[in-house]
Amino acid sequence: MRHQPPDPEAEAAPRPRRRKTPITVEQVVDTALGVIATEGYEALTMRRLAGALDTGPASLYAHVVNKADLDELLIGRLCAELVLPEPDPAAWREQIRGVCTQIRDQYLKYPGISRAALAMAPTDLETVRVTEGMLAILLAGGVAPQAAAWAIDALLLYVAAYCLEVSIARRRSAHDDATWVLDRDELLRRFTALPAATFPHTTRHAAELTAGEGHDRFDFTLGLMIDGVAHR
Amino acid sequence: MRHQPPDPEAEAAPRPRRRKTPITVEQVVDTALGVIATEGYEALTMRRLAGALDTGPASLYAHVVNKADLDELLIGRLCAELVLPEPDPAAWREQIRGVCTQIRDQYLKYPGISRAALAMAPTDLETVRVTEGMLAILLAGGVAPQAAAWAIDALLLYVAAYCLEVSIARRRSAHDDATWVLDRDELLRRFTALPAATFPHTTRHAAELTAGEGHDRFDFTLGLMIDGVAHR
DNA sequence: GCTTGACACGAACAGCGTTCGCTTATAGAA
DNA sequence: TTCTATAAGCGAACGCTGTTCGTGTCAAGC
Repeated sequence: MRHQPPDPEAEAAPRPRRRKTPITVEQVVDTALGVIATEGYEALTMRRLAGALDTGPASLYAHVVNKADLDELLIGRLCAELVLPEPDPAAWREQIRGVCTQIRDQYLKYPGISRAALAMAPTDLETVRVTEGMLAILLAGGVAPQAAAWAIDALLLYVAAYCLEVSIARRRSAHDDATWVLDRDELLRRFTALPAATFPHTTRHAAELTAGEGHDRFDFTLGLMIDGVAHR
Repeated sequence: MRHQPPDPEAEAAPRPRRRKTPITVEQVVDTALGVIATEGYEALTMRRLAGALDTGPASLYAHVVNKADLDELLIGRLCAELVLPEPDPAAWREQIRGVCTQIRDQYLKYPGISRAALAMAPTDLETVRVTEGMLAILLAGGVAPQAAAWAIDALLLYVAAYCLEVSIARRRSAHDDATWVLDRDELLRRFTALPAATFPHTTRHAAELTAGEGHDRFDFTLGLMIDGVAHR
């Protein structure tokens, strides 16, 4: 069947066949980040993104080879926003902690995007800029090159995983999923309700297992790793 | 349109309408793990799993409420396989390391399944069994309850993220994706080829950044965290 | 004025998780 | 032994996903 004639009288022009200002990659990335910021990474589909740009999904593939490629561009943009301090040997711990906190806040600003970061190649230019900055801080602090390199890898991996977990938890609590353990109180209740005979430590230390306001757990783990690499 | 008559003469019976032995949840979980082990977690679709059980996708929903539910069952099964040692105060470091290594090997045996672990609630019964076992080891080792609780969280998160990264890397190198950085040599080449002016540390320590046979990076990070919690 | 080339995009494809409602084998009643 | 109620199995469909093909349309060069 042939597609129906345009019938210009009856309908308002559905859309100019050629838009005034062509779509750019920057526009695509910006719009994608906007969608993620308001609706989360899972809502970022090619159709949703195309709709936000007032076009069809096929148009995106002129600027982006893949969705994986789009993911790389998004992470690259995020990394570009990070400010890497000039290394100060006396304050290397606070500096490396600051960079990790920046990454954490960027990830959490765009919920779920850390999933893309975990699946990405470490070869992107903006990514190596971050690695370079962190490496400079650790080396200035007197950390051995090998330990510094591996510690950066571990830190980046942990931050991404932490943010993914937090994002998932927030999304589920926002969705008001009744079967999901929403708050700490509910989790605490479940732990204390366990049979004390088979789970003695879990029931006794349920408070500690569920403790942690805000990013206490994050700060603790960063301290663990940074102290560990300092004593090496 | 009515569905066509069975026509029992011309065709072999397409499938017994009621199978001799009903499908059980254990069967579903076992088959799913088999699919993951041979084809990876991404290949585990409801249709693929149903096909492996010689049925249609709808039949699975009699035994599993969701794909998320299936994921929980899979992780539960994995956790059930772990052997948790009797706590020995003198060897708590080796013991906690051993548990993490077990988890790592289980995850890597079923490539990509750690993705399901990252998205899961920590309320599953088998999961709390693991937490209980790890908590017992750390408390026996003299670690403070709060530090122990948070350290377990950090360790589990890191192990899952590490395995996810490794699984993705292996899958891409197996797919022979040409655009993917396959081996360390190629990565090393890219790092050294960077402009030394803007990336001085990365180019100089490219060897360290790309170093690590097998699970060296994993062992390093575990040492970081365990030493950190010991000195606390 | 005409041609050329690049970009935009509607429509379609294969595959995904999930649901509806029909079919059918068996257990228990008569 | 025959009949019926029940529950499990499952074919077909829905709405969604990423991706591709061929067509449509405008802007610039001659």
